[in-house]
Amino acid sequence: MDHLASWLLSQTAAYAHRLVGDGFAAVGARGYHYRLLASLEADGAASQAALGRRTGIHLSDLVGALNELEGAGFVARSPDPADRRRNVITLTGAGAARAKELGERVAEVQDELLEPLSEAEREQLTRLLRRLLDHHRGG
Amino acid sequence: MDHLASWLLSQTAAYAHRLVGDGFAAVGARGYHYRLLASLEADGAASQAALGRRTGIHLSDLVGALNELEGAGFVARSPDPADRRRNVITLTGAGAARAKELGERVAEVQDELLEPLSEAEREQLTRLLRRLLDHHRGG
DNA sequence: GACTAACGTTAGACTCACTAACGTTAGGAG
DNA sequence: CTCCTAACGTTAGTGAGTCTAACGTTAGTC
Repeated sequence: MDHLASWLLSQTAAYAHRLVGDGFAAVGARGYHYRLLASLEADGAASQAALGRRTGIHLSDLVGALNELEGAGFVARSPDPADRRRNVITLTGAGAARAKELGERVAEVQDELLEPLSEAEREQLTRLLRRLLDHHRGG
Repeated sequence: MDHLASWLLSQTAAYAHRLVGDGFAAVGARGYHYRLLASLEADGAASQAALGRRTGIHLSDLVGALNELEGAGFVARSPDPADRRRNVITLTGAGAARAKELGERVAEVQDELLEPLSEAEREQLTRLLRRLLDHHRGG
């Protein structure tokens, strides 16, 4: 089965996933926290529903993750005056610092993961993966 | 965060994982079953400990997965006369058929996943992933 | 004003992965 | 032979990530 690309992909991803997960656990975070903070930092405040669409996190899981982030003071939940169904999620100062911290950790892990590849090969890999992702997201 | 390769990797893998998982669920299987049957078919019978090393599945999880496979008649568990600590896990005829069935399903999913890539690009991707995996397994 | 859709929330299920502990068996050191 | 260590299989429990189903509230539409 070693010739199957999906096997390789899942094995490699499993390894990366473990590395990242360990890195997050060491600072008391998890994947959802990083995804949410990074999305807020990159694309700004949003309602929970919009955040879910941006990050691919289920709305039902967002509730708990945001509770944790809110409890730690990394995000603020405030009702949207323009639409009372919505909560607006905002990144706090501490949240921005946390996002930076977690981002650096991810970058470290990535350096370790991609260590055997040259710069050109890393770009090649990134390009191929992006093609796959764009195709299955847009089409 | 979209520029991080590990992000792309995990997103792509998550998509592939979902596709494969759905395919397996449709026939009442799951990832562990496929991994075990495929390993038995490719490299022959083995003790549970050896199977765990070959597939990367935890010994504690192997027990349950093998119970299911044994209950379905896909593998046989017999004590090793040469070492009474060991169980020898053997693939049955039905198990070989099941392995083939699941393998075909994985191949279908892979075709769908890699659809936007040319043959040369698929090989490129496979080669890069294999490099990563070999590096982190061997070193 | 009734219907439909979106939003946030809660509860529950499942897969995959890991840790801890335990009894049994093999094999080597003394 | 005995003691010690290591490997093996098993059970129980934890946690992350993903998903479904249901419910009450609010917006917007016919």
